[in-house]
Amino acid sequence: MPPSQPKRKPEPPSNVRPLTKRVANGRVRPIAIRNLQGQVVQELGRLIVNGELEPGEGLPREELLAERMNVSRTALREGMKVLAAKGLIESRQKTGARVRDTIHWNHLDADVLAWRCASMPTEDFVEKLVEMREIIEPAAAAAAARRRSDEQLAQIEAAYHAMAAAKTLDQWAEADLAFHEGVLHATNNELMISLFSVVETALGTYFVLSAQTASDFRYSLPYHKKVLDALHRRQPEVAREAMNKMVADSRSNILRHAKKA
Amino acid sequence: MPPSQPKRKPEPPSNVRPLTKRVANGRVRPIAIRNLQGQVVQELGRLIVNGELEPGEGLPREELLAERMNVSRTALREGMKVLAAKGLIESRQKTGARVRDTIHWNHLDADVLAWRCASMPTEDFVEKLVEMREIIEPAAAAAAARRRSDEQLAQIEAAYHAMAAAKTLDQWAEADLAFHEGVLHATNNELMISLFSVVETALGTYFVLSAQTASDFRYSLPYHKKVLDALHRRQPEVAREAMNKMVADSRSNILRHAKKA
DNA sequence: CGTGTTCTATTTGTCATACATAACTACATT
DNA sequence: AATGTAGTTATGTATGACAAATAGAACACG
Repeated sequence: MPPSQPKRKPEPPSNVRPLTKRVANGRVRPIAIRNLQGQVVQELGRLIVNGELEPGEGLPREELLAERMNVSRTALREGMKVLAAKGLIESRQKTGARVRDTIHWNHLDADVLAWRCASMPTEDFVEKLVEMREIIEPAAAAAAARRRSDEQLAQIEAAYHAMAAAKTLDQWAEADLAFHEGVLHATNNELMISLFSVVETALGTYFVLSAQTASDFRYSLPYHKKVLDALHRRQPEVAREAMNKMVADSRSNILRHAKKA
Repeated sequence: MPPSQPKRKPEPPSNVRPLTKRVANGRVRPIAIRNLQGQVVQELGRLIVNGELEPGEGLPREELLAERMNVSRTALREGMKVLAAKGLIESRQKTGARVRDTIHWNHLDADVLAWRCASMPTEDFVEKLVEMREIIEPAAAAAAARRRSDEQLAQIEAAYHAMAAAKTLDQWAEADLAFHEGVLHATNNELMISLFSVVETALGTYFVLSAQTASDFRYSLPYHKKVLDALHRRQPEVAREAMNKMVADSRSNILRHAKKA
């Protein structure tokens, strides 16, 4: 377990509060840590997902762990409940808490995904993300073409225009994300919408990896146009194919970059 | 808020503990409630997901709510943290806890899915589940055909044989579930595997809905055989198509039954 | 010697209470 | 009117005590 530098007690009066407001490079993930308990979740979560605490490994007793992290047992336990809800740990009386096998993790959870990408994701994880996109997004585009409302289409169109008008990579990334979120929403299937965390992470990783070379970040605009048109005309198969090409192209790009790193 | 009948204090000495061990009809979901806190999660979770507590609605203050549910504030809070992790609620100081808009729910969470199906799911939700299966499973079958290990194939084959040998609907259901779980595992993509909760819920719903008439529950065995063969021969497109037909057939069946109810 | 049983130590689970902190309200001050 | 300031209220955190479960030791017994 990490010693984890002192935080609470040695805090003299009330200087700059450790509001750990991470802005994140291209990705969304403002999640400012307001709670102590949230801090516990983040710290332990990262440790576990990054493999610094291996599955099967038992955590120290709550009392000790709380002391080391400089929080009360209350705050620690509340944090551990959250981690348990994400499938990362499991705790029983007498035995203590253990890191669960990766099979049981909620890999689709936004936090878990974010933790995995906190330190440069492995090439093989990038590959898995891409595979998910290839499955999710064309299907979503097809469903959206069938069931989208006019308002939903308008939102997607707005995102498209924001992409077209983007001057910086950040602006582009934000609009791009909004486009893909819009498509998922337009499926009107909330199960599908919940997969946004995956798409978000995949896109975010893409931006991080390709940021180095891509001054021509706008190259995928025509792909988006084709999807938009298909959605407008309510042509499911056309939308599926257009999205398919977009993602396939994205795949070849990102894997090229991932290999370099 | 529900008055929720007294549970803790009026318990005389230590009679039969309320170990609420639900066996569930065809579905898996043993989740015996061992913790008081788990009870809180289940009770509130069901209330929220079933819409008895509408989004935006504020929950009573922790002190009151804890009293009404006959648990301490500690236990209540730990339960609420879990619900917050599932995206169902959100709580801030002074304001109190509120039910979040459905957009933010983790619809893919196993518990959330189970709660939605606790009381007979609506036809439109069944439709959404089926759509997810149609997207996930063929893609998974294709990926599995490419990357499955021999051991994984053996596991799927074992499930197939268990299906063939099944005498009761329960045995069949269990083996069927194992088959589909095996396919997801054989993709060797943990993001894919996490989607098992969806497949599980969809299949479970199918069994519940079709249990009434289906004395011929074995009719889908040939479909499974075709998938198995394709996996054996490592033929992605064949596997995809076979799985596709299986799910499509399942769709027509289940929606026929759903309409009846 | 092996096997089943009881006991005990340890750890999580729960409770109760007190106080800290944030956010909203209303009032006061300039 | 704008701004600051104090009070109110619910969540957030800390602490200490006890209940309950259970792994593992100690033990009795075949």
